[in-house]
Amino acid sequence: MGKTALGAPAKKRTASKQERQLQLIRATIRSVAKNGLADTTMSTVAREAGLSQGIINLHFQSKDRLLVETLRYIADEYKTSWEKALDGAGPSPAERLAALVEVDFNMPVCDRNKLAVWFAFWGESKSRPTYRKLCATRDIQYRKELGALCQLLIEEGGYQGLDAMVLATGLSAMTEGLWLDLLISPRSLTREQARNICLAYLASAFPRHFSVPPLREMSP
Amino acid sequence: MGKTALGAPAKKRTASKQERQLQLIRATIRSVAKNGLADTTMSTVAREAGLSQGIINLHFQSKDRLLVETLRYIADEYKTSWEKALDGAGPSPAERLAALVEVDFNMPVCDRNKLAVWFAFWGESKSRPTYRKLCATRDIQYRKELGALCQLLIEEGGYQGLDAMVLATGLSAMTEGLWLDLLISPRSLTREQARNICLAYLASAFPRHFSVPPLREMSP
Amino acid sequence: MGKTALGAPAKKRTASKQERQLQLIRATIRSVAKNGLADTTMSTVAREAGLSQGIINLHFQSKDRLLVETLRYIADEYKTSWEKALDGAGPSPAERLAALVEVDFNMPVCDRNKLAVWFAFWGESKSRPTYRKLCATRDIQYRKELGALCQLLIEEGGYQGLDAMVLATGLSAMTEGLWLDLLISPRSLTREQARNICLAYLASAFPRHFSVPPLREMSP
Amino acid sequence: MGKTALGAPAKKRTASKQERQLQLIRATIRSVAKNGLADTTMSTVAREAGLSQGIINLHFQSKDRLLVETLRYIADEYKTSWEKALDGAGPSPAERLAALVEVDFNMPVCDRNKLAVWFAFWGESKSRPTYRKLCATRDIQYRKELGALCQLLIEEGGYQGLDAMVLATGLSAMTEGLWLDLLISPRSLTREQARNICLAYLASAFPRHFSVPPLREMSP
DNA sequence: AATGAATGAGGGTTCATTCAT
DNA sequence: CATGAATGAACCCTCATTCAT
Repeated sequence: MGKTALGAPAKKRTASKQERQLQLIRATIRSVAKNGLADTTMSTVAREAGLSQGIINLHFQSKDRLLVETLRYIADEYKTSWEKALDGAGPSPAERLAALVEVDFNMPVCDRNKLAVWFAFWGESKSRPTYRKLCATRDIQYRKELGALCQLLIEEGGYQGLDAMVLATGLSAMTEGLWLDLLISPRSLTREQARNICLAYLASAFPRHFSVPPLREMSP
Repeated sequence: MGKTALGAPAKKRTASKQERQLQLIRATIRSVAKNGLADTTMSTVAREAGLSQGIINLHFQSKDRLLVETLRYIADEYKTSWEKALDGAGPSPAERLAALVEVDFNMPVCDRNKLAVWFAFWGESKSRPTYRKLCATRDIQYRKELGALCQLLIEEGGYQGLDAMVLATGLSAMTEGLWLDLLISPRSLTREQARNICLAYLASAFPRHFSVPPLREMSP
Repeated sequence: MGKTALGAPAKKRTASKQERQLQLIRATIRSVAKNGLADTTMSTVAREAGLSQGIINLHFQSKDRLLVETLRYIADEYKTSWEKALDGAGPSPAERLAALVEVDFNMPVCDRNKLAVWFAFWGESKSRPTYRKLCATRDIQYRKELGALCQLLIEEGGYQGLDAMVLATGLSAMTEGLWLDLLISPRSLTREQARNICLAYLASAFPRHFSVPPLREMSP
Repeated sequence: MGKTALGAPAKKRTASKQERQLQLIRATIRSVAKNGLADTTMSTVAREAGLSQGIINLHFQSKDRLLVETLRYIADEYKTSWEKALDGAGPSPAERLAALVEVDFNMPVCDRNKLAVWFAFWGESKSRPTYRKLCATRDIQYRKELGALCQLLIEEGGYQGLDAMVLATGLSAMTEGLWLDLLISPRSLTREQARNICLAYLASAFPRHFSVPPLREMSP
């Protein structure tokens, strides 16, 4: 239809409201990752999106709402990602646990830009109730799921002396801590290594269901 | 004039200067915890310190340097804390490991204000090489110590199939993740519980050296 | 298509255009009265008219022209009102003077929304020659008419020591001042009382032609 | 002392808070008179004062407060002016009334810049309760004083059929209307003529206490 | 050493205007 | 004709920094 297969779709001057908002949220993620939250201005976001100054207030009313919607976006994406992973995983608790770990260290979740955004919001969350609530909700929902699976596994495997919530909290915490390493020391840790560290944790807790992953050498 | 030539006054002046700087760094920590890094201004810090506007530029030249010095301060304090803990701990690797865990979940390290500061800087670290370097250095030094102790323990205890750096990285990551929980969901996790989660991890990895801590019920 | 070639449609279009403009001018009056000139935007006017953003530039090219046309509209309406009143009044100067006073304190002239618009433009008139000219013209035309009638009355009644233009200027000024009171202290003055104050003035100047109106109590 | 008699005092870099505020209020009056309220910005005021952008927020917190304080300033000045005039006037009601009229048409009250400011605020007063209240208060206090003097004069002079508040309201309204003429048609009316129009009004109401002033020709 | 008034660059936001639909 | 998404200049305001005191 007058369009070659190669041509990128001509940038439409008028996009649907949803598309524009998504475009701006993605630009925000890039800007926060590149410049930090402190140096993310309406200007940097608009420039990143290739649009004009006023556009953000047109679609989000205020900078604050843009940031909240951005946080909400990656939180939703996170939840959707692991829900979908569970849908595609086998029925056994071990398989399902492994699937969750897999999600945490693969795209689109474990994207360095998005990790930067998470830490940016965590960094402000103590003083911003809105951020804190959104962050806490994601954490709690995920850990609840982890906890339920650990509980099933403990019962199924007859593991003694293990507490499901302790394991779930520990695993979720370890994941977040590894994200931090991926963020600030990307050279010394790959996503695969990070995943294996989590799997090693599961192997030590559930030796009959998880085996120690093949460990490539880690930089000292 | 009116002052003897002896060293005392000069020394006092110097001391006073250092005290002032410390006073300002502490005020910065409180302000970042209370208002977030984004809303921490020269004004909020000066007010928190009970001093006047211009004082910070007088002592730190710029806002940026104040923030860097603040980060350096808590990083130094962190390192000093665990070094002192090691000095006071017994000689066995297990005791020494336990001492490090203890440090991470007690004052002055595990102060909610300071955790807020850590996350504030981590949040900006991707876009600020200076922050990133300071943060990474603390992390690496600590993990190296953890790794060495794990290695000793593995050798001493004849543990098979364990990788010291994997354990060290996992433990350090778990600690940081638990700090996040203490920061954004202080109601659902106490410092004691957090510490026990780490100890449970060590118990699962080194069952002959660590026992599962008495677990109080965790809120679901 | 489906339309004959006759002039009707064209004429209808033109009529529709004028109606639109009138609709927008009326919306402007309401918006200026409600929000003030400073807070009257293209948006508030369009919303008040129940139409879309771009409509005003379509019909008036610019905001400035809309405002000028609005001022012209109420100035024209004012002039038309008193001319019609004179047409309907008796032949004697006194009757005609009374008719003019009547117009000033009745609808559609003495509408609180329109008074607000007058004062809004007077407020900007010093710095806006266009406004000032339109305002001055209305004032001068009206005062000239008043002056002529006073002159006739002075001659007819043999009043000594009276100056027609002094009386006319005073009466017209008093009217404008009373409008201000109606605008900012509507509780303490009714339109009827305001009119009577003017009539009392005429009675004191022309005692043989005007009698003191029945004065209802005024709030102190 | 080291300063010649001609030299303007060197502009002090640091002025007392009160002086700076007064300087800014005066600059605001000039700007409103010159540019109108709509085109009076922080910039125009700062430039008019010969100071920098940020100075206004430093001293008044917001533009709105600057405007309110400006209105309050001219309202206070107005009140102070007529109170002082009464202090200096003779004891008879007629003398005192004349003194009030005199104030209204002389400096510093009847300054064209200040008239412009009054009309600017009157123009916004319908939609701004704060402005309206300040404006109404000035009006009411003044009219109350006028009313009391008229009442004394009516009693003293045995005038029949006159209502003090009607006269006072009329006189005050006439004054405000004449101010409008001075504002928008300064060529066709001098302050002296305006004053005489008011005196003529008083003469027609109180013929035994006021005489018709010598009327210079008025432009038609 | 310490203060705090003053500066001015740059932030978020509003809004008159344009233009593809 | 009419719409409303998009633009960008200009607004008010904040705040790191400077400097006379």
